[in-house]
Amino acid sequence: MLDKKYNAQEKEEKWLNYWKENKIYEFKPDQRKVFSIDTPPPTVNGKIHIGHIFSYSQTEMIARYKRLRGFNIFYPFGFDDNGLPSERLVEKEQGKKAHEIGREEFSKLCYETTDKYEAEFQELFSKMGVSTDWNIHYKTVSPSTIKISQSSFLDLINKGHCYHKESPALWCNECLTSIAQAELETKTIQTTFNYINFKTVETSEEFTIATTRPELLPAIVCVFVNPSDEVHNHLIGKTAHVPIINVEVPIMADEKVAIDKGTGVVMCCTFGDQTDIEWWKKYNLPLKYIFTDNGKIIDEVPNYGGLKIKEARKQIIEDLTDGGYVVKIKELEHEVQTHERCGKEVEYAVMNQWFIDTTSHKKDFLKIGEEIKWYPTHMRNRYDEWVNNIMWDWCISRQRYFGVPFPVWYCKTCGEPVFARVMDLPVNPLVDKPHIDSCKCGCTEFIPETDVMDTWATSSVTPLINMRYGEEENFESFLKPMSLRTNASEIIRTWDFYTIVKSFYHFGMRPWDNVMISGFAKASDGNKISKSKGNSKVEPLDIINEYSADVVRYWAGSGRLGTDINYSEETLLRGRKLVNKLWNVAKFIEMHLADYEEKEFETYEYIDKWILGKYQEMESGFIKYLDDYEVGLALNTLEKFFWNFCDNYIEIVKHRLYRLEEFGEVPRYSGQKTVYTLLYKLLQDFSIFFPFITEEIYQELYHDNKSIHLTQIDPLNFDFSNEIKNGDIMIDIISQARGEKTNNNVSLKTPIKHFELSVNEELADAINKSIKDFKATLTIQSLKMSQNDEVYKINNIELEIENQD
RNA sequence: GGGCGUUUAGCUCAGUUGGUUAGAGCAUCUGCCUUACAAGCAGAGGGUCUGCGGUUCGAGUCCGUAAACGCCCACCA
Repeated sequence: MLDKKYNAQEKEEKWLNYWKENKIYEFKPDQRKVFSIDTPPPTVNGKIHIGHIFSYSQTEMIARYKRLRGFNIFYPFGFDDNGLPSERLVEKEQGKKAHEIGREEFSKLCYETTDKYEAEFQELFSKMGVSTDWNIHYKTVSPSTIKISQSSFLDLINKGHCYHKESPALWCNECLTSIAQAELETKTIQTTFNYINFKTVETSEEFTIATTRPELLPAIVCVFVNPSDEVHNHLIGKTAHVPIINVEVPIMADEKVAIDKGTGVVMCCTFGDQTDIEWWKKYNLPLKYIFTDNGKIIDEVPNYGGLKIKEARKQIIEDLTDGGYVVKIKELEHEVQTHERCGKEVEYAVMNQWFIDTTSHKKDFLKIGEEIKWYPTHMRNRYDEWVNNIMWDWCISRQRYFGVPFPVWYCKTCGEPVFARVMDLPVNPLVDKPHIDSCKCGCTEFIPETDVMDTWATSSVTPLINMRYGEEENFESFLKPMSLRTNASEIIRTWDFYTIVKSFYHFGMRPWDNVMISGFAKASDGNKISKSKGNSKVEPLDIINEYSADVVRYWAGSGRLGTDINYSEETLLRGRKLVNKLWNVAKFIEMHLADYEEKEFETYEYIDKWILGKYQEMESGFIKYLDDYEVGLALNTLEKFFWNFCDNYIEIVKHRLYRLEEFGEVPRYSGQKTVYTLLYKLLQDFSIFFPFITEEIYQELYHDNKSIHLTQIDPLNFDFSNEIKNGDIMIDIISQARGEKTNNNVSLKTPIKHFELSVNEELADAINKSIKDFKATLTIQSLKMSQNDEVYKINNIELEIENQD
């Protein structure tokens, strides 16, 4: 017997244990077709917020749907614990910087900390009913994933897609590491536009350059004007004298100079921005690099050496002003590139870095983007746009401690890199020795690479991790490609793109068939949830405890795919209402199935045919939505049907179920069979969203399998279109009659003494076929029906109202 | 500045391929303890579908355009 009230806390725990003990979600290769899901390994950086719950739930629902459709679900969970986010977490917890702690000790702390948070993450995701097989979960710094990341690296080296080069790279002097273009975040800041007077050496003609970064004056290598700038183009070919610094640089022409920006004359420094780098490369300009790694001016620069960038800026403006070189200083609000992990402005540094070529195969990457089906389709535009606009190769080396080491040493004499052999992986060059004793040049000493790989360099190999790339026992046969990748739109340019890059280079093919992109969960104020804004006041655990995981999933599963949703108490309440209703209707149905036996049956009552037909109609839409990964729309459709089922069908059939003598055995059995069949199907459908309560009801009422989650959806195949049409009209009539009672302020059980109705022939037939149901539902004592051409018209309703004296 | 999306009831959102009177939930108001459910049931009020223009017999839906908001990117001289 189902309990009078459903206790979510207790039942959810019970079924979690049951699923675990009975290995309900275990993955084992068998004869079934595999549906594989490449789901984002969450960054283990402290806290999960409701945004995670949102997007992971939607993926999870797809896993459940596909399982119900008979697929063998390969759905491993991962944790992205390597790299800068983890390091920053540890630094924050320790209150110390990594270099103060020391490499070895720091790595140890990183492992311990990520382990701790991983356990918390796992518990929370479990609580949400994530149907993953935890036995095949992975983390991005374990020995086996390090091995795969390293062997991926070596494969790209062999194929010539990965190279080592001294080159300008984006540099964060807060995190003391190079970063990738994708890690940039734009921020608006207040600064000043400084107009500084220069002179030509040849004619001592004055001209003005406007700059936001006067501290780069010592790094100046050239001055540019636009050749079609009539005011300034006579300067081209002359030499500029740089104030204060007292150096002379050439004045050159380039079309990229915007005539209307600043004064139309630009100084080119190495490096202030990307254009500087382009010019530096294009015109083979000299390199004057004036910053240290941690954001100071190098000591070699007179007067300013040792100063921090901003101090130097202040100082140099003062000096320029004193020398009379400053024409004006204008307040300016402009946008700068910052490092997304720490928010600090980035600089450019010239050093040896490892790069993966992302710029010379754009066409191939676009072609793969075309081969993959994107859901919703417009998300592909974001991918295309990113690929088309990539300007840099992907810098994958990071001057950090915690991550996948490069399997590389360098010859001490000639600098030639020595790569580890695949058979020796995983290697840590700081500890392990290269497999050769001496370099070609004869030198026997090797210097280990100390850099580690960018975190995306590792997470971009999740399909490889999943397929156990390079292992003897692997899943390559059914994971090339994987069925589905899911993630939120913000990481299309990183995770999706990099995975495609790697898959193309390794296998020359797409990594997955389908990509499902979710939107964002936003705070209830409609803004993006972010720690810096502090607007994620809602803790996932709190709302699970308050509303149950099923109800939180309801919230997460609502809305259209790819569309942002707000955290909404209202939606949770609505979900709670729905779950509660499901429980109550199950109790009602259970009550009337005590004497039910499953047997062949054809002669359904009219109104039973109506609801079966309505279900079938809904079911085909439901399946279509889920096949398009539209979880929320599927839920919407299902919910709508369900309320109709409860409020209309159950209200009709209840009389037949209660009153055997009056209605007879066969009509009653028809009702029993209908509710038995439909509740089963409704439970299956709802199990995608509410895995817990549906299991509880299923186990109590049906129990023909170990779990509802191992059953299969078997779509109905009736032809009840006539019943659907006329049944709907009957519901309409019933609704109007109910309204009549309500408007007279009487209860719905108040009898209707006389009911006069004119209907067309078709509807008359329908009502006659369900006359007992119809009369019982409205408590009609006498019904008079006349034929008419219009569909129907209610001529008279006479209620039996007692005098209230 | 570019790309993509969003804009529908007071609030949160649905609305398949254009097709009668645009739908839910919450909130408001009015009834009803009805042999599953008062965390319920039955009703009512509430909308120039962001503005403008167009295609069409017919537009919330298609096209163009403007605005607001969101995400991503570019813009550091």
